[in-house]
Amino acid sequence: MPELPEVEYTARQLRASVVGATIEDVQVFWERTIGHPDIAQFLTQIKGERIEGIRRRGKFLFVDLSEQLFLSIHRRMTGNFLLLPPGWQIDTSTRESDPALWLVKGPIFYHEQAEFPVSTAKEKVRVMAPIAPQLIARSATTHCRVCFNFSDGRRLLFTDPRKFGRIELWNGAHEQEAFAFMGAEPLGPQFTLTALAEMLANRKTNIKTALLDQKVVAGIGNIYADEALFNARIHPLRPANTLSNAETQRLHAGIITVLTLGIEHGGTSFNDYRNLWGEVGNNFDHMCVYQRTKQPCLTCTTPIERITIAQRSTHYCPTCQPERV
DNA sequence: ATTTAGACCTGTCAGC
DNA sequence: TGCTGACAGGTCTAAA
Repeated sequence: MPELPEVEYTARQLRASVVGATIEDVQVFWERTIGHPDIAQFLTQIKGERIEGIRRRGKFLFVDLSEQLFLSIHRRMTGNFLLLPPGWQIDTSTRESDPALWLVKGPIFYHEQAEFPVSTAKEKVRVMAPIAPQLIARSATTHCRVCFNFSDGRRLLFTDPRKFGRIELWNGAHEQEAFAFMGAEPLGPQFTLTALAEMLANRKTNIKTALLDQKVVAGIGNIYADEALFNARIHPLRPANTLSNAETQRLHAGIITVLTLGIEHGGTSFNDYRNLWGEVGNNFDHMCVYQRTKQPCLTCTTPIERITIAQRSTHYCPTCQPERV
């Protein structure tokens, strides 16, 4: 789910809240979320580690730990972090009474001082928090795959309904080789007009597919690719190596614009994305084409069209983004 | 050498 | 109400 703006927003929140915290222990409720090393080593090595810093690279989130260890996290489609204040307990009775439910839905968290535990017919229990109660809903508490328990009583939950997200623990020597392949950071100094032009020059695939390739530019996903192409007035099926200088220039500026605005608006939540406090981002209200099929273009009122490119839904305005050069 | 289904997963919503 | 199919912020791998 999250693309660069959502990962960046989360990174900033984590930087402001968990740097300096000590990880007392970690609970893993879906083992495949841990990509490296194996569970036993992961649990042993991370115990007692102190969080030294938070970084982002593309859609990856890095958590620097003591002893030259670091966590590499990719949230894929539905991964989120949620920081719980002290006092939250895990309902272990759920696990004992119904292991299948435990594995599918994840553990349930509750707070002893909660004023209004809410039960529903479908779910066993929905527990609302005394703090930000409306924000801590089912998806946040019942799809927990990994729980980091800090020594100060706070818990950092990694929630992920679709279980695609991955958390890996490596030592410092691994980082350079593992991420050397990644493209330029679109909001960093290496992302120059020349750099973008060079990356596109030898790509004969369409520009939408090229933008989704993390080796071209790191951090762009389906939402911001569509929005950047609309911003640059370029048809998504245009071969990447046929863009004119003017078009490349517009695309370069468009990428920076839509990503920057995405961060300023707190990320795009059309479904699952939540920030560290469980709040939605506002950027969905600023979409020009993404998920606006058949709605009028904000520039020219032509209905937005939806096509499939590289098995991803693609949205564009046929008038503002003409197919011919 | 590229392009493209399929896999990994669960949830929601429209339509019948 | 219940079933089915389409679709959802991603990326890897195997087959065409």
